[in-house]
Amino acid sequence: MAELTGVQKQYILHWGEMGTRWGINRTVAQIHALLYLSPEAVPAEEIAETLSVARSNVSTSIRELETWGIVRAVHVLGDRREHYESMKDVWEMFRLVIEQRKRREIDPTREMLRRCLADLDPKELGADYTRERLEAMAGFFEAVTELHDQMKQLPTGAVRKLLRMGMKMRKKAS
Amino acid sequence: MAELTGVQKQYILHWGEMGTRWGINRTVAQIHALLYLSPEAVPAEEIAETLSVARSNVSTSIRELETWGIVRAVHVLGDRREHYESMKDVWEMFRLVIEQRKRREIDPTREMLRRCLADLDPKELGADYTRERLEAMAGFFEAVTELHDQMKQLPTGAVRKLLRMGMKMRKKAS
DNA sequence: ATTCTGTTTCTGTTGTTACAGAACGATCTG
DNA sequence: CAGATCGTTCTGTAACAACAGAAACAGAAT
Repeated sequence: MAELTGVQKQYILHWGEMGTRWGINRTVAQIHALLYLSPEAVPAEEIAETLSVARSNVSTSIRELETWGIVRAVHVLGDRREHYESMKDVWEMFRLVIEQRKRREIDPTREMLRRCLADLDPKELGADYTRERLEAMAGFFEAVTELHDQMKQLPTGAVRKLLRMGMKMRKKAS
Repeated sequence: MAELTGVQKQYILHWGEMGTRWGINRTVAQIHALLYLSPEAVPAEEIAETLSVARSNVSTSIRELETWGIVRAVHVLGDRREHYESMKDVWEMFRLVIEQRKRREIDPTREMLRRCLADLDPKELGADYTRERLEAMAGFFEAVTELHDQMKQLPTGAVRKLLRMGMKMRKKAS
């Protein structure tokens, strides 16, 4: 993995680019791409060289990937250095990421909506309309949460199965 | 809507805050929150006053919301100013947003993966492994695309129904 | 103990984005 | 044809995030 092939380069650069759109730091995304494509775990030094970034940058980025739970350090016999490897199960990987993003991006809003509905004073001006809007929004967030909880518990294969089910439904409807 | 009630303030501030986490500009998100809660369309001036932001800022933010397709300008008889109103159907709103984000954040990656698989030279070192990884990733993106296409075509109610279906499946499995 | 190797934390720089205010342009009113 | 009213675009500034390089730290090996 020291030298990158054309395809690997293409993948890593694109992933880094997309990462920024997904709200993920470019270097973090690139490192993940590199590790994902690598058959063996890679030491920090080599990551830095291959991607031409500072080692400090690798260090903090790796830490972030570790907190997501999609990269971990492994040890190689006869080598003191830490080698890093990415999770290879794509579905599980995204499940992890989605679960954590939901915790940070959905749950707080759901709670806020509940709080708002509780705080809403029926006597204040336009309270009825406000309540209507808040309830519509809250309904959506509750549904998303439910959907997530279900998918979380299903094994990878079952999600695919559900997907096919939906496909049949659609065909019948048309 | 000139003066905000406590609950409205709470909702708008939170929405703005969350917006930043979702990769949406705070002001844009706040304006959307304001319009979503407002029973009538609101002129730019009033938006600027209510949120204490510059009119120029309102102008560009509104434009962005318009390109998303979740806010539009309406005209009020006897008033030269443009009044802006938000779409009120939450499900439709998110459908629009998701569709556009998919176009920008999923589709290009799907194409890149296909291109990589096409470009992959079987003779180059580790091509088998690379292919395996790329195909796993591509499979995921294809599945997501399919899921999206299906949901896109279902009416709002059907998505909820599908959700309940999943719930039953889960109960049976446990 | 001290040197060596690897990792993390700190610091300053650079690049990017958000935003206010000003300038400009267009449209309506009398 | 002024003058007023809205809306947009431009410009400079401030806040923030990403990052390289330096310094500090931790743990072997000698």
